Amino acid sequence: MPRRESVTTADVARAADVSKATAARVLSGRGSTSEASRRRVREAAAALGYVPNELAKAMSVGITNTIGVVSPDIANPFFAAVVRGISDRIRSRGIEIIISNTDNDQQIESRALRLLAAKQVDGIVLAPVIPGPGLVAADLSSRGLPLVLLDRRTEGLEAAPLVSLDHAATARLATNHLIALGHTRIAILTEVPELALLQPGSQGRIDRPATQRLWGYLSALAEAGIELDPRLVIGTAYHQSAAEAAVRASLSGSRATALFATNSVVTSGAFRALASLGVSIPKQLSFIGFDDQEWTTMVTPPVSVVAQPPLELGVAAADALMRRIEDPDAPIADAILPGDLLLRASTAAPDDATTAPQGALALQPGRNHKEDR
Amino acid sequence: MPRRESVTTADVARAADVSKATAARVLSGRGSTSEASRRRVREAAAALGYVPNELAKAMSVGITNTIGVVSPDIANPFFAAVVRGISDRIRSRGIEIIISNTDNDQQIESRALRLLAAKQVDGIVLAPVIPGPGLVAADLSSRGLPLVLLDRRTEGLEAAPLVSLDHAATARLATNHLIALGHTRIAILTEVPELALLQPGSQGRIDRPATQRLWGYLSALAEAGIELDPRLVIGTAYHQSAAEAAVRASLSGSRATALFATNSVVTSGAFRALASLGVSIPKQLSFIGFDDQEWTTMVTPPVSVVAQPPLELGVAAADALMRRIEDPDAPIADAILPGDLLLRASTAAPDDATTAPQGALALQPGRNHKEDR
DNA sequence: CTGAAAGCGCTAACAC
DNA sequence: GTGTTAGCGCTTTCAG
Repeated sequence: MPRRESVTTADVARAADVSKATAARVLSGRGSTSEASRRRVREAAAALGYVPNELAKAMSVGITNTIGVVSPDIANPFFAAVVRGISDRIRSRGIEIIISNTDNDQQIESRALRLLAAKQVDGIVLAPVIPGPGLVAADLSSRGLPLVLLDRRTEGLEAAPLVSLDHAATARLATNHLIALGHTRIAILTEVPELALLQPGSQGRIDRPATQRLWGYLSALAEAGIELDPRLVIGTAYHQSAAEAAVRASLSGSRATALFATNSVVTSGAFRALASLGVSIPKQLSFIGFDDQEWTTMVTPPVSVVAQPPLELGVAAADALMRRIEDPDAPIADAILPGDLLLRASTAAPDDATTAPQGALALQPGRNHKEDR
Repeated sequence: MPRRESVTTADVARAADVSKATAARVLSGRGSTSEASRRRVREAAAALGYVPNELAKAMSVGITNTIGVVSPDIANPFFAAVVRGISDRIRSRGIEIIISNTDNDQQIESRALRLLAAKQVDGIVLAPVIPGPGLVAADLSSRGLPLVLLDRRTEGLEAAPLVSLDHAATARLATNHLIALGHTRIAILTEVPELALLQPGSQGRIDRPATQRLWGYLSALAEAGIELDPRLVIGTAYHQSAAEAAVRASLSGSRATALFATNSVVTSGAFRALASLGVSIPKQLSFIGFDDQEWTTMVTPPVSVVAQPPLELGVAAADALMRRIEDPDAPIADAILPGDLLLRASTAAPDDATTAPQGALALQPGRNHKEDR
């Protein structure tokens, strides 16, 4: 029995002296009712403080007006903004969002998905844990649970549409910008473990965003006829401190004139490294990052970035999911959004003519790059 | 009728050749069952791919294992982190969160609360829209919906516990830090519209966080025997650009040696203003901000701040709500958490002896504070 | 230990 | 236009 006594359609019906059915009809707006009973039911409902029970409604109708959003971490600004975009898009329909964090843990993701399914959500937006495959997701999807993939694809979920940034094109955007400025020695900071992944879609596998971004960089270089120098590819784990260390360790020997950091976390780490190394940006080195984080506009110089529009991704994800819910048999259509190039002050033409001989970066480790303090 | 055909306890019961009741008993773990039927039911369930319907369970039990979190904006890092804290705390209990954004709009808040109530959430964590009172919230609360207030109190909701930062004490922390460094001319950037609110709790009203923070500042000055100079109280709207403009307009005439920005948004605006004015921090001016935003550690110099621990607030909110749900008659107990003082490099002793005569800030508007770019 | 049956609050035929 | 009735899937007495 319910813990809180609540007023039901039956109560309202009794008070309005009509049948449960009539009360339900005026309360739900469906079916036709007389002006008279409409008024009396409304009054009774107001007087009693009737609150409809959406659970009961969902039980009989089979629609909960609730969707699930499963992401690694809602506190991550990117996912928070995506959720915001989804939320904005579906608010008008009276749909609500249940969120779950997975911490990139396959187990937690599976549990979360099952729980959402048990709660009978109408659909799920899933940013899957990276080393897929998501068996539970595939299972639910194959049973008819509308599913939309966010940011990345996972093996076994080919039946779900993907809503994502065009990772490769966005990386190409950044790289081309540097190339257009005249850079040829462009370093990239990437979390792709091996450079062996140079062939896109190699081994029939689905590329992760990081791989796609690396590929975008490589293809931009190739198009420009710039030969790849493996020393310019700096690998790092997905951590600020790791990225910082990687940049400190690898940059000075690379003779790079520009650096492209390929996700928000390593962008922060790289900037920290450059600051502590005393690198003058963009004089000694042009720097372009990923994601429009607030700090990139607060520092000196403001950092140029390529950015994904998270709100728009959220909107697109909501639209894709709604389409899937309303017409499960429609062909699945991915939504791959272009990234933006936000030019600020951290990128400029290489300085080879003036200061550094041959455009190489000569670092003086340990020097602090600002005089104050 | 449900849109997706699903396997129910009845299906499992039939397959296991037991009654619905027995199947339900083993599936839910409640009641006693024989080892034999337990095994058969489990096998049948696994074979059929049984997924329990939490909706139906909720219908009969009256508990949805879902709570609502209503905040102005989930994309705001503070609220995102709070939600994360709540989520982490309740995950082990199998409880999920429905989020709603209000954009600080009373109407939207009301609708969201009603919808959550209709969805029969077990409780709600609410960061109420500032210019209360929340009539709907009060109504729901009085009807027995467990409610916890987050970050700020609202009139009419005295029956709900508050989980919040100790705004006054935290502002005092920041102010005392500056005082201890030797500052006496400490400017404050506040969104409190009128200085008439100097009396805490004046007119019996409930103070907003901004007011409490201002009060903390004032009381710290008073304790230290420093007389308040009204010109040091800089009012601003809750917007970066407004704060930036306010600082640019008011700071030079104030002869301040330190500036305390009392929320995250105006902290960003103030820093921008100081940077564009060419103020040397902390040489000409000590600066302390609010909230541990990432950019405060990326800029030069890193900015000292007082910060609220959002994850801990989330955990406290979750605990408070759970307590309320489990024992609605227990006395309501607020959880007021202390803030942290994070000392970085933007605060130092005033420089009056050396550079500026009488410790006054002499600005050179228009000059850029860094030489590069 | 197990089965039958009632009920949670609402919707949706189906009659009248 | 309105009332009656049968569910939605699960829990929970109440008998046996």
